[in-house]
Amino acid sequence: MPRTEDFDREIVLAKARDLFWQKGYNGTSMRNLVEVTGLNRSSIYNSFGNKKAIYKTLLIQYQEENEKIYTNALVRASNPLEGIRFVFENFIEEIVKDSQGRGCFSINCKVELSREDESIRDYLEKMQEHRIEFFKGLVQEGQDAHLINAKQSASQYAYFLFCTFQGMRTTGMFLRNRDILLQIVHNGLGVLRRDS
Amino acid sequence: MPRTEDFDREIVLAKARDLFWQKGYNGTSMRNLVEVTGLNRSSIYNSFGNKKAIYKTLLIQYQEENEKIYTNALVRASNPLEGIRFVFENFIEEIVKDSQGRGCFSINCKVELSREDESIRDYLEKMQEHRIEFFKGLVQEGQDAHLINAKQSASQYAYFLFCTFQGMRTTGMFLRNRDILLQIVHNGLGVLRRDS
DNA sequence: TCTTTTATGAAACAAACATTCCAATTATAT
DNA sequence: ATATAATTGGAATGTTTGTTTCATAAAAGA
Repeated sequence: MPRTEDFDREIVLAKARDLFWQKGYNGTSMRNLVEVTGLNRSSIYNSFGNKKAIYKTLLIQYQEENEKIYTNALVRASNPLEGIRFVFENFIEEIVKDSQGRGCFSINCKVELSREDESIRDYLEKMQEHRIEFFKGLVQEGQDAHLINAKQSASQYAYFLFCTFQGMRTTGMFLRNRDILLQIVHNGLGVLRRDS
Repeated sequence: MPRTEDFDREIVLAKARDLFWQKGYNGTSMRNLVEVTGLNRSSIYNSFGNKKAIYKTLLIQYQEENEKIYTNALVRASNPLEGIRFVFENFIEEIVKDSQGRGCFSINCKVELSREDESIRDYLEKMQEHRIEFFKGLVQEGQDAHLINAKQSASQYAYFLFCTFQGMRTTGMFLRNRDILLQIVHNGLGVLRRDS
């Protein structure tokens, strides 16, 4: 019975995401959103809620897509250590492709909003812990298989890997040379290598 | 002859910096600035310029203070490798002290404004290169003294160190456990250690 | 003390902001 | 074809935005 939405949700959300990504949350106005999506104000509010709600939708969507990048990298890998390397190499490609230096959507969100918006901080804090757990699992597997040394706990190595990841994403806003980034990863992963 | 300013510049700037640090550039209004400094709007404009000008003043001031943290760490060090460690340990203390998770003022600036403000991007890009050069110099000295291995160029190690630094600052917004951070640094610096 | 020069206070500015309202429209299911 | 229920367009909401204006106050040198 009802009238249906007159636009492609996916396309609209992608345009909104690119806009927020470029200008940040506070730098983006509803007017900008109207212009870039081609939707009317009412349609936006009706279909996606207010500005914060749209942004949160996009943040969650971004995290879920990133989750896939993480897990897809593992499918191709023949062991946990290689899996970790593939994950990092995937993100290097993200950085190299990002010719405008927009960085990581969720790090941008963390930096801009986590201090002032408790719900966003809680969400991102959980995601950070989740990512660290992800690395921890891989390191643990690698240690069990004697591919990764056991000088430090899997947990501690996971912190180190996550830190390297966020560092590359942030540094990568101004530094998008693939070879340099690959060497950084090589150095980071060298820490895990088994004793020879 | 003229009437003099009725306030302490340093105190006013410190208050403005804390405000921008907490709320970000776009999250801060002139009204907020008036409230927190206790100055009148006209006094702010008259003495410090417009919003962007104030922010840029604070950014430059922040960078200069950070520069001192870098160089002061070296004074106490007996060799370049120890110098690098001291620099990182100093920043760990900054992170641990930062109980509200405000992060690094200049990384916050980079993430929020570098895409939209060309002059800020240029400035921060130069600063990033400057910091990398700083590390490069230390690594080179360390390699010359055979305290740091020569598996990779000083320049490449400098990128790695800078990346670790930015990673710790970003990760540290949610992770302020000194021991974990010290281990991260230990792992990072382990990459440089001479071959045994 | 008087003049000069600057800082200050309060009000005013237009523009931009996020959000809401309601009438008009339109797609679907009966 | 018609009734239903949601989407849409456009105007209007009242705040808040950054910045300017100008008259007043006050400090310092003569």
